[in-house]
Parts: sequence; C-alpha cells; structure tokens
Amino acid sequence: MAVNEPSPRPTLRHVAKAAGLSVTQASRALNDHWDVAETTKAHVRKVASELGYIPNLEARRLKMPNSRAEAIGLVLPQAELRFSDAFFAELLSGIVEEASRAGREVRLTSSLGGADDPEPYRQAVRSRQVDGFILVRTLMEDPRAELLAKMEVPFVTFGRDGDRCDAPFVDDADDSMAAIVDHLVALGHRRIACLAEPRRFAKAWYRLRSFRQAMEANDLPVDEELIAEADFHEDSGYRWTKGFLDRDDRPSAVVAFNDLLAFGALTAARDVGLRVPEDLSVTGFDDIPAARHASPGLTTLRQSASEVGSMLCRQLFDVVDGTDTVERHVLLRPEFVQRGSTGPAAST
Amino acid sequence: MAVNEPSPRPTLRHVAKAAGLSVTQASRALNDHWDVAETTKAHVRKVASELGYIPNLEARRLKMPNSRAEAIGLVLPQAELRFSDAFFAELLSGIVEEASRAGREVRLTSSLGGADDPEPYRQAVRSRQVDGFILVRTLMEDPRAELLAKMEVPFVTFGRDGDRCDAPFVDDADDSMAAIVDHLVALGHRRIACLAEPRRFAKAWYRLRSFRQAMEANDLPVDEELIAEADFHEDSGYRWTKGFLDRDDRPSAVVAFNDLLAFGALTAARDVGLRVPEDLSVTGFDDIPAARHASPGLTTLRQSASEVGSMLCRQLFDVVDGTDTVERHVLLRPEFVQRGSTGPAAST
DNA sequence: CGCCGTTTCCCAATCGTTTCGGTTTTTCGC
DNA sequence: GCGAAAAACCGAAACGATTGGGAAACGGCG
Repeated sequence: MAVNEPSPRPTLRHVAKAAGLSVTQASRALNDHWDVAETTKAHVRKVASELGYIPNLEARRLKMPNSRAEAIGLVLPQAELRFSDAFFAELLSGIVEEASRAGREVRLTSSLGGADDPEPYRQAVRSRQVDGFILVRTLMEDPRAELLAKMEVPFVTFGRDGDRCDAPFVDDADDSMAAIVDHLVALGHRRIACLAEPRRFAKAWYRLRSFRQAMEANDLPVDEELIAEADFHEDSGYRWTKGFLDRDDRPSAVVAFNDLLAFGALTAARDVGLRVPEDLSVTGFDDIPAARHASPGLTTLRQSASEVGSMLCRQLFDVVDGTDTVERHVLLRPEFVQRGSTGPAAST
Repeated sequence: MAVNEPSPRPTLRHVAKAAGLSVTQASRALNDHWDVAETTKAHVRKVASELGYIPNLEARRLKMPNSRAEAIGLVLPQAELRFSDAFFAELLSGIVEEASRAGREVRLTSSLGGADDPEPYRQAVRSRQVDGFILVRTLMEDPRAELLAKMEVPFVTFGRDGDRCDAPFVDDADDSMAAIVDHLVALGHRRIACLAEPRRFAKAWYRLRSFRQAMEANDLPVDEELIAEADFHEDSGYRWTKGFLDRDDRPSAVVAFNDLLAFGALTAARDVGLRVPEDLSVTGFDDIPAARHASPGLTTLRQSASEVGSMLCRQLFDVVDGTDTVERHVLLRPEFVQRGSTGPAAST
C-alpha cells in the first residue's frame, strides 16, 4: 500500500545547489551562455551529469513558446483505404530513418473519422506536438492541405494535390506511364486495360492522365470500358481483371497502378486459365520486393519508397527550419524494370 | 521584415476574464470540478470554445507531473534487419488504430545505433514523452527489456524474451509449427527443410523449438543441414532454398518461418526447374495478402497482424492505466490455411 | 585612491496551468 | 430574521526552466 516514492528527478535547482551556484548561472552554464566562466561551465556540466539531470521539457517549452517540438506528424489513412503494404512500410521506414537522423520523432495517429477528418491535425498542431506534417494518399484539392495551409502549419505531400499546391511535394514524373505503354505497344499490344486507383487520389489522377497521354502518343484509342476504378489491393485487381477477361474483346495487356493490383491480375489470369505473358501481359508500379518473386516476375516501374520517404522528410525540415537543402518540388522518374510478365501480343 | 505577430493563443486567463470569473473557477469549470455551479460550467465552456481556447499542454503537465503523455513509443529496427513488409505494415496499422481509439498517439523512432541501442528508450522515457513501449523483433534476453524493466517503464513485447519475462507479451502458441509439420508428414514428406529466422530473435527461437518438437512427435529426425539461419526477406529464402535444392539428398518440402521467405523458396524452385507442389512443397507463416496471390497459392499459418497490434496496445494500456481488460500473456494459435503450394511427396 | 570597464554572478519575473486554503454568497430550517 | 451549513467563488503559491536588469568582484590606469 506504500505509494511509490515519486522518483525525485533532479531539477536545475539541485544542480545549482550542488554546484554552489544560482539557478540562473546553472541554466546559463548548461546552455553555453557567454555570461559564465569556462571553468564554471565545466564544473556545472560535470555536476549535472553526475546527478543525472535531464532538463524538464515542459518547463522549457512553456518558457520558450517558439521552440520546436522536434517531431513531425503523419496520419495513417484507416477508415478509407488503409495503407498496409510493403510499399508503405518501406516509405515509413524511410521517413522515420531520416527523421531520426535529424534527431526528430514521428508521431503517428490514425484518421478514425475518415481520410479528410481535420481533427487529428488540429489537435496535434494546437498542442504544438509536431512541427509539421507529411500527407500521404493525397487527394485532389485535398481538404487537409487546405486546412494546414490555413493554419499556417508546415506540411509536404506525397503526390501533388492539384496545381495550386504551394507546399513541397514528391510525385512521379508527368510521363511516368509512358515507359510501360511504349513497351507494351512495341510488343504489339493494342487493347490495353488499366487498373487505376480511385481517381480522387492525386497520384492516381496524374497517372491516369499520363496513361491516356501515352496511349494517344501511340495513336491508340482508350477504351473507357477497360479503365477500372480499382482500389489499392490485390483483391480489387483480381476482380476487375476477371471482369476484363470475361469480355469477348478482352485486352491483351493489363497495366496496373501498383504492384498489388498487378498481383491480383496475375492470379485472375491464372484462375481463368490464361498464361502470362503468352495470353496476357501484366505490369505493375513501385517494384516492391515481392514483384521479383511473383510468378512470372513482374514487369514494373521501380520507385524507391524509402527514398521518397527520406525526401519528404527533408523537404519538411526545410520548411520547418527555413533552410533550403533540397528541391521543393521533386518529380521522380521511376525506373523501368522488365521481367517475365510482359511478352509479345498473341498474333490474332 | 515585420515580425509575425506571435499569434496570441488565448489562455485560461482570457477565458476567465471573458467569462467574468477568476482563473481558478475557469480551470475548475473546464475540468468539471464539483466546486462550480452547473450553469457556470456551461457558460465557461461556451466562452472557451468561442475563443478557440486550447489548454497549454506544457503548462498542464508541468503542474501535474504524474499525468500521462497519452502516447506510446515504438522503435523501428533499422540498422539490424529492417522491418518493411506487409506484415509489419499491418501490425503497425493495428497498433496505431487501437491507440487512436484510446486517444493516444504512437511515437516512432528508429534505432540508428543498432537494435539494442538503449538511447532512444532512455531519451523518450526521461523526457516523459511516452507512457510506455511496444517492443518488436524481441531478442532472447533482450537488453532493451532489461533496460526498460530497470527504469520501471511500462512495456510489452511481441514475442517472449525468454522465460523470465515479466512484461505482457503476444506470441505464437508453443506448438505453432505442429499443424504445418503434421500436414506435410501426412502428405508423405520425410525430409523437410526449415527456413528459420535468426535464432537470437525470440519468435524464431520458439518456432524452431516447435518445429523440432513437431518433427520428433512424428518420429522424424531433424537434419541440421536442412535448418537454415535465414533473415526475414525473400532474397534470403531464395538463396538458402537454392542451396537445399542443389544437394543430392534434397528435401521434398521447405517450411519457412514467414511468407516472404517462402516466396523466395518458390522463386528458387522455379529457377532450378522444379514444380511446386509436385517436386517441392513450400509453406509460409503469417498469411500476408500476397500469400494468396502467389503462384501457386501459399499454404501457410494465418496470424492477423492487426489483431496482434491491437492486442499489444491494449496490454500496454492495461499496464499504464493499471487496468486489467485483457490477458497479460497471449499465445495465439495461428490458423492453418491450405493452398496449392503443398502436395503429396513424390514417391521415390 | 577613485574611476571605469570587464567579467562573473544573482534576484526576480515570467510562461499557463492546477490546487490549497480561505472568503463570500446563497439557501433554508426554525 | 438568525445562524449555520452548503454552494460558489477567489488569491496566491506552486511546477521547472529562461532571461533582463542590475550588482558584486577584480584589475588597470591615471
């Protein structure tokens, strides 16, 4: 029943007393202020470390309201289409690693109230728990971006939210899909289906535009019936592909906006008895590790998730610190990776 | 050059003045203290929300040093074998979702100095930034666990760190591998290889023990040559399996400790021209979404990563809050999922 | 010796909140 | 109306750090 002695964390006062100084000088000594003798500084530092003194963050930040939180925020999409694949894991790794390198932490919350629920952002900002945000799964005209902009909170986005976006971002190059489409066309494919992610997501919107432009550049018509509005996961790719393959005029190739969708397409092809790539070519996007180990190996566009994460982090720190170490707008050109899932179109 | 007017965040004093009360009563009104009239409470609340008042966390926690940080910590393994697969993504999702539900956040850092670098923990604890920790990739006799225990910081682990572990944990059942081994033996397999994760990781250690026990229970010898000490990813599974298949006395089945290793095994089999499951059976562990879409579908043990995460979270909150809503030691029995990657052993 | 400039130190106020103890006001039975 | 209990309120002291404005201590110089 004895209450735990609330471990008496040493305060600055203890250090000062032990060093035979005033609190003022102790504080200044530890902060390397000019107004204190070198010998004294050394002494205070020694005493402080002997006592195991750690400054009280709350007190310090109470007194210095302009200090950084040394943390950035990231809200996981949950209610909506939850992020739970290898690409995201790698992205997050990159973010956290870069943040750690800069001595900062990443605060994670989840948007229980829907993707554009402003509440988590509001909370974190008002209580000054984070210095800024990284937005993922950016939407076109993203309300979160507007909110953060209005509150004058630093933020960066993975994917442009339309053209009026002032915040730094990382995104694919505008012609990201060209390499894939050109490759397929060169193999003789003319009816190419597309497993697109929901269009309200910025990255999907731009990729779809890029796909259309690439088709047009090859003088191919885009059959709207062959443009799926899938989500982000295997099952969706599976279902849509099944639908495509049931048609009389089935496509000879399926272009997916991420590798998981492509895996679904591979499974669908297998289940309806089509061989890849002889009967159907399939391509992905991202080149997650599993892409190499799919059967057949997946032709895809490589995008290093951890580099994206690290870049987003540095962009955000630039905003927060007012520095300028990296481009504000980064357009990545994904690397084309050819594997076994694409081949010549069957000559009909 | 005009310095930004440091946005005058309303304080309790402003609220009090606006409500025509003392700061004391304003504080008490907002905290629903008994010593204030209902009508007054309502009034103060209204005024506060009109002013957009948000209590200053630092000040509050300075005054109430025993208050919770309402956050938990998680240190990502980086230097060592980095966690970046679908299982981890899902695990993290589960953790964050459960935490959010409880109004808490997850603080992520990365262990730049090695898996057992105590520094991130020390930091976070001393500055009272988190109420406790979730340890992942637990090692046998994990130094982090010892450190946290010594500092009397609440924590839970994913995987038992030996038997003397007092902290709550989530882990597999002791006979987790039995279902897999029994299944293979029933199909006629006798030489069974094992793609184990590094033994210093607690989960791997227990799984390996379980594998051995299951073999013994079936009166099968364990060929140490067929026990790989792989890591966690596809490539490692690929290389080890290649090695196994090059042998004259190659195994007829490969049991992997996670799905990624199993994918590597599938690829290896394909590359050396063996058919799965006719020439080689392969099993995984976890049942990540990709397992279903592998070719052939992967026979595996399903373990819901998000449930594990959510469970870990609740265990931790039990410790932090002194409640008792969930078992302290949870042993999950993974569900056996049979797919196409296992079949009868070739009758030699 | 007095004056002044450095160097080194300290007092006290402050950040925004909670809370202990005391003070005023209201209520109400008689 | 009286007195006392109950209800509602308030002043001031913390919590632990930073910091502006002095104030000693010390030499050097004329």
